[in-house]
Amino acid sequence: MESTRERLVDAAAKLLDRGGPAAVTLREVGKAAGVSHNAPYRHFADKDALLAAVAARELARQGANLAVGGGADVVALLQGYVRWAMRYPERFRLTFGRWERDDETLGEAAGGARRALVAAVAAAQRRGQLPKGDPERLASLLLALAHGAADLALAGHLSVKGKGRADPQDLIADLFAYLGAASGAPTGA
Amino acid sequence: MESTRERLVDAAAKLLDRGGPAAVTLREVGKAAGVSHNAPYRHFADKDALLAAVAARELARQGANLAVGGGADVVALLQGYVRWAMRYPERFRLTFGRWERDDETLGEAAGGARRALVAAVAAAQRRGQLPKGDPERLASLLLALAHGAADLALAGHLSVKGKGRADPQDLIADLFAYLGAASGAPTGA
DNA sequence: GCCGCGATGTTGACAGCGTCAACTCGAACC
DNA sequence: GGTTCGAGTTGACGCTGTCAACATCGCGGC
Repeated sequence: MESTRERLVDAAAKLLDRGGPAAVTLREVGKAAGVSHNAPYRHFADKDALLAAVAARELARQGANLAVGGGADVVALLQGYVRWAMRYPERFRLTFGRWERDDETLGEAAGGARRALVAAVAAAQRRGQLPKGDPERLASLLLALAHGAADLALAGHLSVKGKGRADPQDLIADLFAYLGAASGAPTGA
Repeated sequence: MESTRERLVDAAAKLLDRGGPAAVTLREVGKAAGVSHNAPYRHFADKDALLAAVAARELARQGANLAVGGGADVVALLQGYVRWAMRYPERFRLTFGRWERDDETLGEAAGGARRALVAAVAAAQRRGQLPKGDPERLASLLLALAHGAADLALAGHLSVKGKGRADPQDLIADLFAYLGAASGAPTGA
């Protein structure tokens, strides 16, 4: 048995990423979930809370994927991240966009996903695939590159003239090649 | 003498980055520019076109900054990029967000900014501060990291628990340290 | 047995938004 | 001097998020 709340979150998520000009509106979400345009207010404080729930669910899934493939190559994890971003652009933007709301479950999901990524980075360091140093910080570096590459690619800022075009996946591979060549820890901290 | 069009673009840009809940609405833009809520339609096809003009102006300024400091350190350029993003978050999001519209001036501004960055990267390569390789691709890598770091920092995804928090500027410094080690040259910054 | 009550859902309304249509007005042009 | 046209205005439309009031249903206490 699926609760109405789950149906609402699901409908909102599906509505997010269909290309058309159809924005995510409470009325459409309600219709897709088989309820009226005001039913969401029985489960969420406002529209942002509903979207935060969608983001939290997506973040939790990301974290679960990371945890399952924890032993896998970090390159593969990051490339999966980018692939997901390119496939579901709006979901990606929502999940990693600004969430001013101090949503409890959202923060928890984000923490879990981050912890899994850091663990994978630390494992790769132990294997010698990544230079030594604070794994938290290195994870931030890798995530920032993957995130920036995906975001720029989605916005069309990576391949401006068709010339010098770089796939986000290529940038990740490049970075890992450089990191593999670098042996020591970063200067400073 | 300032044209109404310029006043509209200016008003929209200023409205973008004041923290309040005041979204950028055509009515407010018009009021701030001293015209009615419908005057923008005499200068722009729709709201998105007005925002595209704001983005183009911002992008042109970024390109001009890059061209002026063309001889400067690439690290300083990227850190300036991040600093600007942190100071004007909404302007940053608009400028480097998705522009589906094939705005002529927007594409031109983007191309100019990119060319300046690539030139700076190539200069740094000649100086031995960056590893050899396609400067376009290396510029994409650097820009992707700076962009991702800024975006994640703005969204609060970099410092999840206050622990292991990394400033976007730190991530840029880290990357350059790794790249310097990879190129075999002494780390500069 | 039934009464009350909280959770859930509905309808109807409201202000604000982007946008369109019709009108006004002044300057420029032949 | 009449006309044409760009720039600006007012007013309206449909859509949106949100609020208030009403309806329904299940369940525990008396």
